[in-house]
Amino acid sequence: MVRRASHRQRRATYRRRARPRAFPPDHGPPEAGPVNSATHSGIREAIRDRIVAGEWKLGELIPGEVEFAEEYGCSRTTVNRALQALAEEGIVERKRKGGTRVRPLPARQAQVNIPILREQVEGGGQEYAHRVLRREQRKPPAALRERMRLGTDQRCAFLESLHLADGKAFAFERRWVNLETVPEFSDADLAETSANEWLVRTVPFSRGEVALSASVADERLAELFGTAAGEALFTMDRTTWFGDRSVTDITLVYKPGYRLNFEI
Amino acid sequence: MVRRASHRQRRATYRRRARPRAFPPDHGPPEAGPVNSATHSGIREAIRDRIVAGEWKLGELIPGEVEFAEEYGCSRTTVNRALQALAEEGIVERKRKGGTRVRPLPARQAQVNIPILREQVEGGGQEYAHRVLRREQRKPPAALRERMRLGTDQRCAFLESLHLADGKAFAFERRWVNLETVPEFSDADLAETSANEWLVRTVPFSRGEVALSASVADERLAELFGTAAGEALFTMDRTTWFGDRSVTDITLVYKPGYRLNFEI
DNA sequence: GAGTGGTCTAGACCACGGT
DNA sequence: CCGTGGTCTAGACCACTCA
Repeated sequence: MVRRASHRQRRATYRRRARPRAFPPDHGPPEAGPVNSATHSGIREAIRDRIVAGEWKLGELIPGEVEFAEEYGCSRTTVNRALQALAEEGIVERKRKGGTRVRPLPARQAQVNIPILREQVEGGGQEYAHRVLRREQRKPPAALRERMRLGTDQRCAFLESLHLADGKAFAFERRWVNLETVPEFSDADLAETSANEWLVRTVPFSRGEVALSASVADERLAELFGTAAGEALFTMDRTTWFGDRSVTDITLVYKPGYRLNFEI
Repeated sequence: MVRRASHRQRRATYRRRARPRAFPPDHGPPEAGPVNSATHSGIREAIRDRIVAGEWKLGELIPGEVEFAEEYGCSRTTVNRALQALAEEGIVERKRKGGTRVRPLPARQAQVNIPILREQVEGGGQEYAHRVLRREQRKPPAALRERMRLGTDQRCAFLESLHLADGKAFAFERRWVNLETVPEFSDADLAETSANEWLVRTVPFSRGEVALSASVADERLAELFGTAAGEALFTMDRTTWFGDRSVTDITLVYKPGYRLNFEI
């Protein structure tokens, strides 16, 4: 007998109103206490804990919104919100009529922050600086023309710069900027703000395609970083778009030993 | 005169009810049409588009929930939901009494999928296989004992395996498994399912700390991958936790030229 | 056809934080 | 103080999909 009183209709929502709304709503030590349990975030955590604890098997159906609403003494709306959040987290899968199931193979996805270099360096307590090594207008190579969807003969700004942490090389950057999308870039003063910061302020909210890889330090990079050639360097390639127009393409080579950390 | 009728009270919610609820709710070509605009997702996209189009400057205050509700002819609740979503996306910042602002420096964060290797390989249309090269119980080195918070003298399963795509080496894996957290692992049959899959099924919903880096191929790795030593290899280190107990620590070295792609 | 999730609404109360 | 976001609720209707 799994479903008690299964003949009860949808309107069963919000019976058993035993919840004591009496105690102080959200005060108390900021990082203690089981969070007021009648809120969507509280219910979300409660259900997540139950799933993690193994109360239901992988792929198994968990109770419906109405049932949870009764159990936690709240409205279906609130449970709905909690379960939707868990679905976004990748913990459960939901289907109309099909109900809500624990995800068969939990999604392994992570929020990765791609910090602006200045913040990354300063966040580590070091002083940030950058140096433009080269800046000119050039015809981009064919591969890049394709990747950035440029017309033939279209010129781009080409830029090489070095990002420094406490005066030492932190990352090397090679950048192309589509001057058709951002013509003002030609006159940008890159002494104070780096090209990246300039672009972020000028063309905010652009999309980007990112690729992470490993590359070998050639002579020049080795010299810039003050190591031997042949080191393995963590590398990030990024092409940025504003709408359907390319903005910039950048190759960022981090210093030897750099690691990108995040939680999953 | 920015705020028309500013004396109007909170209850102003839901005036100007001009919304035509008449047209077909959600049918039509799956990837066309401006989404029914009176839904929270529709409003969210509409507002996002306006922000992206530059209607408000970086850091500028955008209208409040009530105002948007009037404009879009929906309830404040719906606008609230849309704006909360935009805040999660990193597009806006919200503060009580402070109102909602366009984020001064847009957050550059991305959802990265860390696929299970099998899915990654099969997703590329290749045939997946794996081979266990070594499997034994060992005392882990001190650095690892600390990272996994192991007691002295605690033994772990140690595993080296190779993941193959169409018979060719795709990634090399070195793994430690905390047998105190997962004693059953000693008896796991790793012929069919890889250690990773076995663990994912047995200890789902574990947290993990991930670090991405670049490393140099030594003789052995070069031989496994069939290349020259000295190649740069994309490397992922991951320590996995179930509650406060470590589950496994893994170093995954991808074949030369591997790139991890995602969108931002 | 029927059950489950998806969503909206009007109204309400609260919490935070600038003035 | 008081305006703004944060959240909850009861009720309602719809859409999807499984049987």
